[in-house]
Parts: sequence; C-alpha cells; structure tokens
Amino acid sequence: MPELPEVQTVISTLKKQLAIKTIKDVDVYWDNIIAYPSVKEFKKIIRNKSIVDYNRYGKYLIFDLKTHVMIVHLRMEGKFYILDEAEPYSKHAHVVFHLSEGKFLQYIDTRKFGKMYIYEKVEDLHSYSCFKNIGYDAFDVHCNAQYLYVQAKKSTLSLKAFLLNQKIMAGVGNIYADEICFAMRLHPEYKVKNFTKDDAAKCLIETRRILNEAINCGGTTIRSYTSSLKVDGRFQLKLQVHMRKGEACPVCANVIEKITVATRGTYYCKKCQSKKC
DNA sequence: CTTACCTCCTGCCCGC
DNA sequence: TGCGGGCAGGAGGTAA
Repeated sequence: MPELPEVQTVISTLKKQLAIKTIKDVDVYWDNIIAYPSVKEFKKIIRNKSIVDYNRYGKYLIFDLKTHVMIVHLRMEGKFYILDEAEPYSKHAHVVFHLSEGKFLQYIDTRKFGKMYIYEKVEDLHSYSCFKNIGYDAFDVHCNAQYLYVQAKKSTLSLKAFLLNQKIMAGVGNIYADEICFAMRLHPEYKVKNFTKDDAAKCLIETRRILNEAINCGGTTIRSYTSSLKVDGRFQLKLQVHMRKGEACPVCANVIEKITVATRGTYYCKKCQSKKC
C-alpha cells in the first residue's frame, strides 16, 4: 500500500512527466472516490484549471491548481497512470482527467478506497478539512524529537499504534511501522509512555532513515517507467521483517513471527525485539 | 478521555 | 472447476 515514500515517488514522477498541464475535463465512474465537495461541484471546479505544482503531505498528494488544491489519498491500492489519447482505459479506472496536449491521467483503484478532495487554496494546510486529524509530516521541521517525546509521554499507545497514528506523525503505514520497530529493537507492543528522550530521538532518526531509503529506492526505478506510473514493491527487497514470517532475522537468525498489533498484521523478531512493557 | 467495533471494497487464498 | 467464506487494510464513524 502506498505510504509516504510511494506517495513521494508518485509526486516526483508526476512532476517530471506531466509538469504544467491544464485539466480540460474529468470523468468520474465511482462517486464515492470524490469525498469533497459533491461530484457535480468537483467536476465544475476542476474544469479548465491548470496543475501548476505537485506536492505531498503525509500520505496525501496535493495538486496545486493555483486558486484551488486537489488532494488525493491513495489508501490501499490507488495509483495514477499517465496515458496518451489512443490508449484504452483500465477496468479499474474510476476517475479520468483529460489533460492538455493529448494526455490522460487515470486514477486506478481496485478496492475503491481512495479519496479525492478539492478546496479553495489557503496558506495553512491544516485548515483543509481532510487534514483536521493529520499531525505533522514525518519530515516536517515541527516533527522533532522533543515533539515526539511529549506526544509519547502522554500516549497510552503501543509503539506500532503510535507510529501508525497519523494524528501524531503523518506518513508511516503498516510496512514501515514494522521496519521502524525492528530498527529500534523494540517490541511493537512496547508502550511509548516509557520512552526516554533518547528513544524519541532514535524513533525519529530511524523513521526518517527508513523512509528516505525507500524514497531513494523508488526514485531509482522511475526511469524504467514508460507511459504508466506504477509503484510496486521494489522496496520489499530491503525489508528486514515485514512479510517475512518464518524467515531468519537478518540480525540474529531467529525465526520472524507474525502477530496482530493494533488490528494490523505485524512482523517482528522475538529475540531482537523482546523489550515489552 | 480511551477503546472496541463497523464500514468501505475487491482479490486472493483456503477448504470442500 | 467453481463456489462460499474469511481475510487484509487506512481512516472515519459510532457506540460504550
């Protein structure tokens, strides 16, 4: 599923492959993808708007339409394909943007969980209603060790749930949460209330290191893309524990286990990540 | 305040 | 082979 690094890769690719384009029209084949405003309003606002920039916050893509912004969350399986006029639509294309210069931008999403929003552009991102429960992006300057320490000390959450909580820090999903727990050598159920200042600092350092590695990985695959944009699991090659049930821990060779933490499938090494309280 | 559970969806995997 | 059931999962919602 697309987490911060995958979203960053999509943004970089859109920026490179589309640059500035005008949206001539939009087709919506599944209304529930459009979260705000109504489908009718969405279509009306977007027509003849130019996309002047592409940005990211947490796991959200932000299309800068000068007077407005279009914000997209890919959720589980959302992806964008850039097509030329003659190419056929995918059967999972739920929203199709007709762009200038004969380009089409298809939004593909087999599970239809993704969401799109359009707002009038304002200075403060957090005033968009879709961001009202979104905390600082993992790379935001406000997301520092002291901030994480304060959040951890007043939280009842386990480390994994803390990392997944977008209200605290935005961008980490199920895959990278497992990798961060492993890098910290802490059990995913470790209560973050027990964090020391060093733990908070390490949490931030490992989070950013892992996300950056994944971004660099995604970045290197871009040049092999043709007309379509796909973010597949190339980073999986580098995953230490996630999806590795039954395999040997890369550090101690103990068998990696799968449990459920915060209702999510969670992979960890019992030996390396034993500290649990 | 927290926590537990439901909803949205489809593809895939399992057992029969 | 095919059919039913269970499962996975980000985030928002509601109930307790």
